[in-house]
Amino acid sequence: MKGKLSPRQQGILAFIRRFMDEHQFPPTVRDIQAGCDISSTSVVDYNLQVLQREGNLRRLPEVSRGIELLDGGARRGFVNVPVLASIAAGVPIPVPSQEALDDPNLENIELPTSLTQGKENVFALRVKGTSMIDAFIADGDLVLLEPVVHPDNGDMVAAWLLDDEEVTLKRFYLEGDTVRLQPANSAMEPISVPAEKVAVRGRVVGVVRTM
Amino acid sequence: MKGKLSPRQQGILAFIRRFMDEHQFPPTVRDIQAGCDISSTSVVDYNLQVLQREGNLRRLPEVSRGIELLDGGARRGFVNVPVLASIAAGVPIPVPSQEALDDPNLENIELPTSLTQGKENVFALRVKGTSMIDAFIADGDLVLLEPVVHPDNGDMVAAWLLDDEEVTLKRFYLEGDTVRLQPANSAMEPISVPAEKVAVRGRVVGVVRTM
DNA sequence: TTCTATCCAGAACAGATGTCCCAACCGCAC
DNA sequence: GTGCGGTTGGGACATCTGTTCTGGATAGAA
Repeated sequence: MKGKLSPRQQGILAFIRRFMDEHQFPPTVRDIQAGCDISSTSVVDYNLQVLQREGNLRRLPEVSRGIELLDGGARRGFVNVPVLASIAAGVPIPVPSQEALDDPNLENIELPTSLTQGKENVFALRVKGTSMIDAFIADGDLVLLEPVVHPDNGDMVAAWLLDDEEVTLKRFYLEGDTVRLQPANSAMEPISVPAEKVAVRGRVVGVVRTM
Repeated sequence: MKGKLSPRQQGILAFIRRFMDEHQFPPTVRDIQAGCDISSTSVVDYNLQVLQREGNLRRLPEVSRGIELLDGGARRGFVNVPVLASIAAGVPIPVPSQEALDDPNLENIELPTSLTQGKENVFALRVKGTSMIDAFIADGDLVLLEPVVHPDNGDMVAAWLLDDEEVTLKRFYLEGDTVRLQPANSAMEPISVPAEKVAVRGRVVGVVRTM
């Protein structure tokens, strides 16, 4: 699906984006023709077919302006955040893979970049249960994570404890060969684990709760 | 510019919104005709002219699907949420007024309607201090509130305690002449206050935290 | 060379689509 | 009643627009 695009195809795609940014609707075939200096509508039609085959857009037949961009549909200033799964004690966090991201059943939520601080590839997990209460995270909350395997000290991370088969959200401190996981709630005791027994899956960049 | 709209005009506006939520482009005159059970395209045309005159949308002449919605420049599926002020113990919550909303210095954050559940006039307050810890709300969190003065029992509300000159986020229960404010954290004791000593300013619809 | 796949050019067709015209209807003031 | 502004119905027209057809150009493989 990721065949490379000809310059003309890239130009068409760029023009569609520009056009939709300016208007609230996609261009017609002839808009594209004029905007990209193409001599015939059939050329536009042909390249749109290619772009559709390559998965860059979707066309609705017989419908004027029936073009829908598929590159995440991401408008400027927004990112599409996939809600990969739920986390609960005893269930490992899945690694975001391309197949998983293409799953059409995947819940998706569009968030302004202000909430993700411009981070790339942010994904979300829905919290089940009350095991994260010590981090002010309640049942049903959505945790936004940035994929990070080697966090810095002091980062709030989602960590998979291999021995306990448990996932927790804690502050991460690497001290020699052991990892200290410090709850956000100072009333609770930190956990110290050998470094090889901890698999960090992501750094927490935000929490969203709706009621 | 705020003449009242006929039911048909409201229906057309709602249909356009629904259509643009579903597709990435506006409907044609005939789409509207079918979607709103209108017998003639001329009626659609007429009402679109009215909607344009009233400032609800803009039409591009001679352009198919040349309809642009003008509701506040907000893209479909998103709302502009003003961050009115910070809340902390001892500081009253301001009432969102028109002048306040027009303040150019106002911080604004664009959120998807999925986070506000389509509620209107949602505003946000930034939490200072740790007085809301019992509701899993930490220092620096953004609380999304829907303006409500008379909440239902069980709602999580922002309440201004007149005697204590204090603001808290608690679950609201009206029991006769007194109001019971139940912390979200069951380990903490509820507060009971005479109803006239409590001023509810809003119902909590969401919490957002960035780190 | 020949064949094939890709891409382009020009033109035309059929259906989609915005617009306009005219008549009719309705509520309301006079 | 009459008149009038707002609204609706029905239809037609000109244009817009997606699609298709024919032909050709180019490049690489057989």
